[in-house]
Parts: sequence; C-alpha cells; structure tokens
Amino acid sequence: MASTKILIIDDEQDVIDLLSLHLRKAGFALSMATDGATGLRMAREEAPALIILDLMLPKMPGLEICKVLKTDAATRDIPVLMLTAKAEEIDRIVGLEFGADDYVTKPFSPRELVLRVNAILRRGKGESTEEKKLSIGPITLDPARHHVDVGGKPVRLTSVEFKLLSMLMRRQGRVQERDRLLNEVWGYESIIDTRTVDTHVRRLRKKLGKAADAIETVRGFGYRIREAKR
Amino acid sequence: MASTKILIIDDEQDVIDLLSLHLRKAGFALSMATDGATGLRMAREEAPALIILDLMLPKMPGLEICKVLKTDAATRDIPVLMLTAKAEEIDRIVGLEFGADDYVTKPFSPRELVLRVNAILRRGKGESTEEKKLSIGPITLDPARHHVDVGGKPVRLTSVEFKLLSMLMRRQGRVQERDRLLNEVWGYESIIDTRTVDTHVRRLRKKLGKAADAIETVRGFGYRIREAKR
DNA sequence: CCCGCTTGTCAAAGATGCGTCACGATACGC
DNA sequence: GCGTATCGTGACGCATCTTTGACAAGCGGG
Repeated sequence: MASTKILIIDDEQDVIDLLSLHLRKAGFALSMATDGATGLRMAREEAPALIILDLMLPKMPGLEICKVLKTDAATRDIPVLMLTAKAEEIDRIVGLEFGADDYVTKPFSPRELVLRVNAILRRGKGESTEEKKLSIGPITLDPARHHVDVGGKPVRLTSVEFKLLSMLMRRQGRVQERDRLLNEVWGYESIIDTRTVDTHVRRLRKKLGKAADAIETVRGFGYRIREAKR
Repeated sequence: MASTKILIIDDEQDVIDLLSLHLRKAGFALSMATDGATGLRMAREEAPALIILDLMLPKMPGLEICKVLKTDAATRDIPVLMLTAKAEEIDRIVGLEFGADDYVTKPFSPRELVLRVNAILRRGKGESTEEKKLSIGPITLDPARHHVDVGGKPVRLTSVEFKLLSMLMRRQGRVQERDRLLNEVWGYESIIDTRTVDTHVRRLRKKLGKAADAIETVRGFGYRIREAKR
C-alpha cells in the first residue's frame, strides 16, 4: 500500500492523536485540519483518498462541511467517514443523505475504525460495490435511494428494517448469527437483547409479504437470505 | 468453536468469577492472572486469542501492561479488551490510547461482554481465515453458509448434525473415536451418553441418502469419513 | 400538545431438535 | 455355531429455540 493519504478534520487533539496512531500503524499518510475552513481547503489542495470528518466542529458543523465537499466537483468523489457522538444521529445522516459514505460512533474501537477505512477505500477501487442494487428473487434493494420493492411494488421499510435487510442481502446465502447482526445493524454500542433481532426479522417478513420466505431461519445459529436462483 | 482461549488479568475475585461464569458458558477456555507481571508472562506463554485486562491493578497499572503487550512481538497481535471503572475514564483511554482494541465499563452486563468478545474475535478471523468449502465425493459442505449438498441437491441439517459432519470432513480418512467427537462437537466436558453419537450419525446417514456410506463405522473405535476418490 | 410511527422488551405459544432408552441386528472371539 | 459386545434403529418426552402478539417508551411531525 503506497501510502494512501487520509485527511482528518477534527478539533479534539485526543481524537486526532488516536486516529493518527492507528492509521499510521496501518500504513496511511495523514493530513490534519482542526477547523472546517482549513479542512475544506486542504481537501481541495491535497486530494486525499479519504476524509475523516467529525460531526461536531466549532463554527462550521460537520454536516455543512460534508455538504460542501459533496457539491464541489474537486472533492465530490472523495469518500467521507463521519465521526458522530451519538448513535441516534446516525439515522439523520443516512436519512438526509449528506453524502457521507460511512460513519463511526464515538467512542469507537480503533480496530473497527481501521477496518472501515479499509473497507471504504476498497469499495472505491472496486468501483461501485456500494451503489449497486441488490436483488434476490422478487426483492430489489437500492442502497443509494434507500428503497426496496418486492415484485415491482415498493415496500416501506423503517431504518432498522432496511439495514437488516441490506445486511442480509449483501451476505446472501451466508448465515448471520444474531450477535453479528446486532453488531453490524445496531452498531458498536448496542447492548440490546438478541431476541430483538427476531422481532425485527418478523416485521421484515411481514412487510415482504409473499417474499417472506426468502429469509430463512437457521436454528441455533441465526438467519440467512435465500440464494438467488440462477 | 473449539475452545478459544481467553486470558483474564484482574485482581478482584468477584470480577473474575463473573467473567469466568459467562465466558465458560459461552464456550471459551480461560486462563487467569491476578497481577500484571503474571499476566504478561501468561500472555507470552499461552498465546490466548484475547486478553481481558482490568485498568485498575495493584502495582502495575493496566495501561502500562497494555503498552508492553502491544510492544512485544509475541503478544502484539492479541486483541485486548479493557475493563474500566468509570465512564469518565473512557475519554482518557481513547485519548491516550495504548492500543486496546475495545473496552467495557464496569459494571458491565455479562451479555454485553460476551457480545464484545465475540465481535472482536470475529473481526480477527474475518479477513484472514476465510472458511473454506469442504467436499468429499458427492458431499459438499460450506461452513460460511451453513449449507450442505449431496450430488448438487441441498440437504437440511440440524445444528449438531452439521457440526458432526464438518468435524468428520475436516479430519477425513482418520478415525474419530466417540469421546473425541463428543468433546469437539458437543463442546467442553460434555456429560452425554456416548450412544448419542450413534443416533446422530444415524440421522446424518439418513439425510445424506445415497452418500450415507461415506461415513464408515470402525468397530470398537468410532467413525471416519471415506477418503475423497479422485 | 397530541398523535402516530418506530423500536426494544416481554411472555406465552408453537415448533423443532436433542438425548435417552429399549430392542433388534450385526460383527467378532472362541 | 454360540455368546457377547458393539452398533443400528425407531420412538418418545423434555428442553431449547423461534415465533407471535401485545405493550410501552421515545421521537418527530402536525
């Protein structure tokens, strides 16, 4: 990995130190900015491969910066990884579509962060793993538009249901055990009951209607989605 | 799940008891150390898959231990899960970051702890040791998707049957005696009747249909699976 | 401020798998 | 060929896991 450059925009020195440590260890080159204006300038000038952006910044809010980044042609294609304080903010980011490519909630585990960074960069190289529509049987899922339909008819899913379904579809055929789903769908901080997964699976099945049986129960392990038939 | 080893470094007996109880129940093998020096030694000698480290230790502070662990080449790659007493310390830990991979604040919920442990271990495995498909004769077994088929046709196996089959297939050609099967399929120290193995082998054969004879009985010893013919 | 939607929790009901047993079948030693 | 040890088979009750429906708290919108 020939030193991919990452730009960090954050005002807290602790966080910067932490990020630096682990990202350096992972073999990345770094730039830092402690305020939004500087961050934007550096993004344009240095053309980093990825930007890590704190949602809470003095003066200019992170979302605003993200918006600008995604508007400017020079920086539009640079993936943005958001740092957010609370899990609740996640939905707003995803929902309002400010263009962030991923997010990590504070406090985060360093390992998780590096993993995400790598994942995003890999995505960029692979040229469209993320934006691609997924479809299995009659179910079609469009990540970009947060949209799902079954047999051509649109289905309204809630945030959790959507994440759950897209997670299952991305890993189609492979069994996802409950706690894994918890970690990936509900995020790093969750301490919720694993039985809750069942409830949401049930709601999903209900909404999927005739395609409900696409989600198979693997007793003693978890759930998986039926393989696409060829 | 063949007994992954976890090292606990903590001086409070209560905490150790609590951790032991739940981690054992979750199927892990454990080692314990009540002080830092011993902990470090054991980490080097036993090469555990994960270390749970209390931040507050007599004599040597947890952070110091973490630092040493992350410096030593022999232990550098072992993930560390920190136990911290107060939420306020989180920021300091994150800020100072001596390389811990995750942390849990006391008092912690057992469920949360086990969840985190599993999550960390999964991460380590995820990228590197991608589970390989196994196939012998007409039988194909895919660990990732919990799927088996015989001559192209899928076969529905239950949890125990699946584990039993994959164990036999991993050790193809070699005879597996009952006790051994009991230990690996049913987990640590199982107290079930050895005849039970027969029952499950029978069920397996039944489900495998025409490929049933792939499992050979070795009278007086146990079972083995036929070598792959080429 | 109220209302509806979303979401996590819980308990009861339902489904499935698992371990055990008894008995018949088979292999092995003599 | 006989007896004994070992293995295969089918049935059965219990335990566990999953499903289901209902409920309440939280949040946002009108």
